[in-house]
Amino acid sequence: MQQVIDFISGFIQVSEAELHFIADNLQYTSFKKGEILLQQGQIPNKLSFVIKGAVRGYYTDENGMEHTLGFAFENHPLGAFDSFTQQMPIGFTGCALENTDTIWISQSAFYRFLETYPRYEKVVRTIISQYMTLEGEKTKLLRIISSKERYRALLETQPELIQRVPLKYIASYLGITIETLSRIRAKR
Amino acid sequence: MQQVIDFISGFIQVSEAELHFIADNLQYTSFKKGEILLQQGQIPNKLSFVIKGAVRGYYTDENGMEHTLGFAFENHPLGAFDSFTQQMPIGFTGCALENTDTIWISQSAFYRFLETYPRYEKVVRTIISQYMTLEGEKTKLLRIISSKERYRALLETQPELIQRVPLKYIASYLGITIETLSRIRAKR
DNA sequence: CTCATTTTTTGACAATTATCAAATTCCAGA
DNA sequence: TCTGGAATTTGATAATTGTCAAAAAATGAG
Repeated sequence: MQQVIDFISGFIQVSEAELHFIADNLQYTSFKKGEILLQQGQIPNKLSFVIKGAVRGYYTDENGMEHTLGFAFENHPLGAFDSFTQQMPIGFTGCALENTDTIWISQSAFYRFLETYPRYEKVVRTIISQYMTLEGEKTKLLRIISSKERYRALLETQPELIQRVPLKYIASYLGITIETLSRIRAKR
Repeated sequence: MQQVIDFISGFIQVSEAELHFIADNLQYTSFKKGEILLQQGQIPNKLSFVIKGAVRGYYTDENGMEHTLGFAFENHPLGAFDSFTQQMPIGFTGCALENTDTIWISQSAFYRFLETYPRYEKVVRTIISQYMTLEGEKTKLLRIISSKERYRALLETQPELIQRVPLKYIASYLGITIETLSRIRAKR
């Protein structure tokens, strides 16, 4: 709860009434490692926030291959803003990499909140924009031709990933094979 | 002008008053092929809409290499929603591929409009979300390992690109060399 | 702590792709 | 219509990366 408030406070000064509303409408769910938090193809009905743990987002293509799209750690919302806003099927599955605790608000409560406190529209727009910027950074990363350079760029921008995420998912995230990643890492 | 209204009408029923406001605050700028519409690093002060022509978005990396990030054709807004909202430097340069006409609204007018007609907050959120979904599709495309498959996927999802955009930019967009693209195309 | 399972590494080889060079085709402006 | 520069293609070669197989290391459940 405090973590959610801290997150929002980074964008706007939260009033007592707003605090109350939020407190009254948050729910808590805990997931064990390996459990699914979000299923590709489902239409989202809540907005989640990771308070502890780590989640991997991936999508399964026509050939049944999994492609890792990203990760969410504590103090970050759990993606899918676009599907949430548009009420469209989520484009990825979220799976807990570790035991993970989340806090969430139902879609109806979320929109009630926005209607009651419209000044948060701008906050939401800003948050979505920030995640859009991140998404843009990802496509820039993927356009780096050499695998070695891609890995180096990831090390520079998100060193914490390598500590916390199994290498096979890092490889998948970078769009290379596990073996290639292993060899890149072996050379110093 | 009509094109902008049509675009917005896809999201919401536009009232007379709103129409008036929009008409009073739109400006027109025309660009010759090769001219820069948007410069990487600048902070955006307007929101543009392409009414005719085509624009290529690219960023220049530390080594001075250009990487094509996307294209905007007629009846589409000219990206950078994230930078616009956050007032941060734009992450790419927009260059006219053809003679291009744009219509735009200044940032101040845009925010005045949103304050006057707050029901458009939801529209803006939806539009941003849609472009976020597109950005997500791009990263999915780029994670396809084989160049051949990447090209095939592009052909399927955006065949119009190949008709209208010089191949060297398509190659850059797909993250492969011009020669490789040429050879992929040569084989049927 | 032990054992089974998963993850990561390593090796050999094949396929893909980048690089460099040159030829050819295309296109815009004179 | 002609022409020079840009875009695309083609060729030869080297480097990178994927694939398959197996070994080694790490992890977790009991």
